[in-house]
Amino acid sequence: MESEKVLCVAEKPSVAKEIAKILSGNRFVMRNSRINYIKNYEFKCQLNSKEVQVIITSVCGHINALDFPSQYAKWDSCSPTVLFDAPIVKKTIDENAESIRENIFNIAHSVSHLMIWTDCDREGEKIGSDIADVCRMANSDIVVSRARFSAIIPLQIKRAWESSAQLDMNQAEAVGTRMELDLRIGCAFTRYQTLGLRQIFPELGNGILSYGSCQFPTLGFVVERYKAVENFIKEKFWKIHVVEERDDTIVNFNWDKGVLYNVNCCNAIYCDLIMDQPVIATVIEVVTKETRKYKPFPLTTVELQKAGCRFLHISSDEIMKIAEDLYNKGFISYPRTETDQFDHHFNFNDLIQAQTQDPRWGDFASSLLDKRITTRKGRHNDQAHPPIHPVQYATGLTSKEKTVYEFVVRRFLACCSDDAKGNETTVRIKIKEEYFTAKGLVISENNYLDVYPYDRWSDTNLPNFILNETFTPKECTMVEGETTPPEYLTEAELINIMDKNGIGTDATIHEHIKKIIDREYIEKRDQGNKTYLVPSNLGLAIVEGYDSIGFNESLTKPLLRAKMEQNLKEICEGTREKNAVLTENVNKYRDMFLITHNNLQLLIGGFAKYFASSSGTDDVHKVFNDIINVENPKLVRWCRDSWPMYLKKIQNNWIISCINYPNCNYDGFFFNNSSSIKSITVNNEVCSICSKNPLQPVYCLTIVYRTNRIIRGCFGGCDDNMDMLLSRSSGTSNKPRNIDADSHSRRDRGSGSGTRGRRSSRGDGENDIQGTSQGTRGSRGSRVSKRGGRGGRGSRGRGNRAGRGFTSTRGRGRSRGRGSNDNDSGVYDNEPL
DNA sequence: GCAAGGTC
Repeated sequence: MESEKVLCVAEKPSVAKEIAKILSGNRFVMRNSRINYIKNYEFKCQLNSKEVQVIITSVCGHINALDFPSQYAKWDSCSPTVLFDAPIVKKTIDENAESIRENIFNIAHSVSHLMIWTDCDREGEKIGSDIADVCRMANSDIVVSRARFSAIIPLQIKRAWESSAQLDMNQAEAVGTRMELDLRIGCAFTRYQTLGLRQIFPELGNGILSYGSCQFPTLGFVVERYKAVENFIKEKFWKIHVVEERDDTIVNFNWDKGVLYNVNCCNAIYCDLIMDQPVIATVIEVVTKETRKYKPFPLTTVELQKAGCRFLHISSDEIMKIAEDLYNKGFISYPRTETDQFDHHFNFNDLIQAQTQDPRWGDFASSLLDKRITTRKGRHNDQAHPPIHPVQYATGLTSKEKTVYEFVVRRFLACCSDDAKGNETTVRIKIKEEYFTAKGLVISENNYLDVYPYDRWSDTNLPNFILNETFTPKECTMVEGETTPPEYLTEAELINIMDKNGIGTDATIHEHIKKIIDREYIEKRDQGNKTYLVPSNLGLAIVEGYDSIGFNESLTKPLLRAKMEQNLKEICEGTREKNAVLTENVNKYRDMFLITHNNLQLLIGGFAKYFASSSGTDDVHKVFNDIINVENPKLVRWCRDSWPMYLKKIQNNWIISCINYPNCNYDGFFFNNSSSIKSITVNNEVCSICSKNPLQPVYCLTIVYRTNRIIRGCFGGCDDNMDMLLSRSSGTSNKPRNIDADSHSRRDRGSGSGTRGRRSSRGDGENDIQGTSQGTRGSRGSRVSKRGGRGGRGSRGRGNRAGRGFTSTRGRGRSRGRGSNDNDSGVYDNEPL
């Protein structure tokens, strides 16, 4: 009997390989897939005391992404407001992902068990659930389980193999929610501000003015610091400074009171001190204690990026590219990790041994061999990857690769070393009732500092002072000073702030910074030997413009994103449902969008400070009104030969499709702006506009917009009025095309399968369809039969449902809330989703 | 042409 087959799928090729090595004991057959970096590893292995055949492969991150259907692709195809409610389609990311998907799909046919080995985080759970979907499509009986591991080491992997559990669908749903919200909000605001502001301010050229829930707070941080510097008001202060010279060494004593901002107050104290000459200082305390400079924590991605900017003078974006190259060449471990603690079983010795051959740090590495290695333990563990460390000795590197590799090695060796140690002496003196302190440091053991030159710790000489001795200081002066402004933000600081505020992830922080540089929101400025980030005029205009609107929760501050993250966490914890979070957030951001539009003069005002406007106030409103009031129905396709049509509402969109071809998803009219539509009425009676063809069933459509504008048109009878209706949908000619029935049905078959599978589950509670039925059911039914349809049963079914589509939805709107099946509410199962 | 999140 053939043994059971298990398919294991990891999130990335490197993990698939490691797991294969561990579970097979390095005895596997490696087969290529169509993508050169995706391999399939095959071997036999015991699972629950039974021998099974194992195939381990991987995806390469996400395989699916969300997007709007193609009819929304053009930026002026609809109002940006529509994007808050528009349908969303799931698509494979690109051709590579398609091949990866095929690889899994093909294997899944012949296996009985799928084990998910994606990273054990939120994104991993989503990727895993997408993998499971692919496999279930190939093999509906496949048993799916989830391996959970906290490090890719034999103990963990073997335990995960023997005790796999279930996917956490809450986490997968949370990621799906994030994806949808980012898409809707990002695209809506980006289109709106780009299309509008570029028209008003020609200097902006053709660049994109993007909005993103991460990029805006990132810009906000840069602007905030910039303003703190620019608006800084210097303040004078005064202090008393005592200097002593002894054994050719100058000793500065700092006043315990620090500084005073009141000159009279400081002067009074000072006058009292120097009233009796000579000034006598008494040593009241001489303490020497051991101190240490702690060695660094194990290296995370964020720390690597910060160090790259600070010590290596390489941008975070570039340093990640270099780190990924080093990883792909097998020189360093996985560079995207949040973990700052090494596992108990981590094998330090072999890795240190590998570095002993280097002329720069080899001797230091040798000195660590055979020592008991202890490292500092940070508070982060992503349960997937160890801290970044060298995995083998590297040669043949480019100049920048060398720099980064050297940093990784030195950091690793520093972690394995001991803290630097020294003795710190504190001398405290008293003059009358005022106290002053001086400190000195003598380093006794450099330890990690010998291999880690990025940290500085130096001796400060302090000559001998004896307790209770008195002396007359060389100087005792009152010194005036003034406060100095903070410095502009450095990239390292920005990374730190983003990390602390939860903006982006370790793997994306550098992308957000690069994005706002590419968008010309911020720029780099060299000053001295440092590089700072400062906002451009465009960046300042955006932040000032949006901030002047005065939202309750600022678009340019991190709190908004943090709240969304909190909602996602609640989905993960099972305390909230995906749909509730989606609805709440979509409504919230839609409100913010509309507040922006209603306060346009404030947004424009922010820009007008920096850019010349080409438009007057009225023009500004017209430009933006034109952008969001795209009210006219949009023609997607019109299949004239497939009358009659039916009307349905999906999510927030009106669809008119042909009854004869229920799989005709896109052949019909698509009113993708229902947020501006108050009602749509279909009367299948003689059209009052044309009255041309009373013998044909004619469907008269009346669209009432929220602005009370009414458009009427008819179809099924008079092309003239249809043309009129359609030609208003855009500036171009939208003359309906004739499509013959045969080619039409072929296309239907092609498009049907790919667009099924998702049910609308969110009604909007409105009751917009006010259809009437006047003896049309029979005629529609007979038409369907005459046209062929799909036979008697099918035509009857469709006829009835079409009738409901037109006629029976009165009063049903509210029942189409979450959880209801669209088939029960007059909507076909051929959703365009 | 738009987001942010995976990864090569």
